[in-house]
Amino acid sequence: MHSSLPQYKKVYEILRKQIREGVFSEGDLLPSENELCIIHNVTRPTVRKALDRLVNEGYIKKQQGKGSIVAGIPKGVGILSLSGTTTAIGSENLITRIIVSPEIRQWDKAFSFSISEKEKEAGCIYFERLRLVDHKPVFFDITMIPNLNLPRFTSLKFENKSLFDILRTRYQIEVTGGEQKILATTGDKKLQELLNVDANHPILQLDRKIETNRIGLFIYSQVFCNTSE
Amino acid sequence: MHSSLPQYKKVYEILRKQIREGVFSEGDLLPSENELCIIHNVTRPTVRKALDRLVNEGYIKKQQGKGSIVAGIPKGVGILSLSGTTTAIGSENLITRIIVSPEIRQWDKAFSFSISEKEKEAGCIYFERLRLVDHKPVFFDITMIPNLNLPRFTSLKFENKSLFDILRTRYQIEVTGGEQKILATTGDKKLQELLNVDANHPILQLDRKIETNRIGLFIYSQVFCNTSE
DNA sequence: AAAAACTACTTGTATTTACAAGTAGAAGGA
DNA sequence: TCCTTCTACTTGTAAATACAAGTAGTTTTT
Repeated sequence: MHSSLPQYKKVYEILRKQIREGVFSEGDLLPSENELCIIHNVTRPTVRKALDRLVNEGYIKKQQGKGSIVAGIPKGVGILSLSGTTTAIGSENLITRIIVSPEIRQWDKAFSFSISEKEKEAGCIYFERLRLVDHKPVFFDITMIPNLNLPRFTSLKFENKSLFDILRTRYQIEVTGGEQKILATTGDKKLQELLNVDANHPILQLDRKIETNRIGLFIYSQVFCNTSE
Repeated sequence: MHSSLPQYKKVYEILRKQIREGVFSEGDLLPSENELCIIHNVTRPTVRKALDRLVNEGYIKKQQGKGSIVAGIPKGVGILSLSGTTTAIGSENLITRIIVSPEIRQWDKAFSFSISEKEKEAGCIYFERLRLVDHKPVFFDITMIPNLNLPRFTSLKFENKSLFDILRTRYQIEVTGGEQKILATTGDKKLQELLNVDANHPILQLDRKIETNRIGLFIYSQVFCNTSE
């Protein structure tokens, strides 16, 4: 018993980190499955399970007879990806400004979604962030998470980390699905000021209810986006 | 050798079809993995591989100790899902009208994406569709596919089927990733007439380059969407 | 020199076996 | 009655093994 984390997840986390940190870069061939077995001291099905996940998330492509080819850090699906926005653009030009720090609040609705009694009782971790690309405001998002067994969450700092990275590595919470509504609005005065746009400028609005591997735990997120780039 | 399709894919297709046709409906428990082994005459890892895929696509949820719970027909991610638009809304209120039937064309660009020499030489299968929800025009899409080893494609009918369903079942072509750009426009006169909107009404535009398991085969798609619902 | 065959790799599919861990209901004891 | 334990299920993880199929370079043959 090395730790409580299953071996295939450990291998996955290591490879993912290596790709993200540039140990392997786009176009490189990963070590073969048999080599990875030796490196991490596991069997091929275990390695393959880790690789399956990397394929699903877009980190690698596999080609029979050739090997596992690094595809880079997934970002193609853009801001609409369920994997989070910080990951999506690349951290060079992205600055995150916290408008409202994480705090516990009462709530009784989550944007256009209704919440359960249990979620209502637990209270809500609430925060607002503004994202600047090339020093221009582009995204504004409001996030609400029911305060269900997330110790010390409000004291975490995550200006430059993806919320979902923290949830995955610290709490083993992973996104399993969700629903989202997309619409075009003009926004209210506060929003127009934050995004620095005219009163009748169209703004993209995204309401998301994100499902996790913890049964009953949903993350509610509302994103406003100025798409004039 | 029953056919060339691997067993786990056969099991996947059967279960997927059963869920989509209502043999199992939302909230139902699927037969246990061991029962599915007996039913389909395969071993548990094979069944699990099929189930893994159904989980990934959102058809089922699994819960240790309990079983595989049917989640329904995935539609939550909405029109932005890479799985296609026909699948996304539910076929009751959706009507598809073919504006331009599939035909072979020359091309040298795919919206904002550049194409390779091989794609250029192969020519382009081109078609335009208008989607009506509750008899009101909501989506207009242009699709371009390089004519690479897709026999009899232009003679296929797919008014009410998802393009991606046809590609998967008939050509074993599956979506493995892609990139998309989203922006807000007002559209040209033709588009305004098709979607029945005013000249300055904001329209959502989506340019997509969709990657498949056939190396070098990309599907190019441009979707316009009137989001005032 | 060019084509064919071989070989040594790669990933893909499938089986078998074993045990761990979570769930739910039944059986038993306080 | 209520709580605990047991039991029979479920899915989760992991190994060992085998062969199929695709790729790429080398060798052999033509």
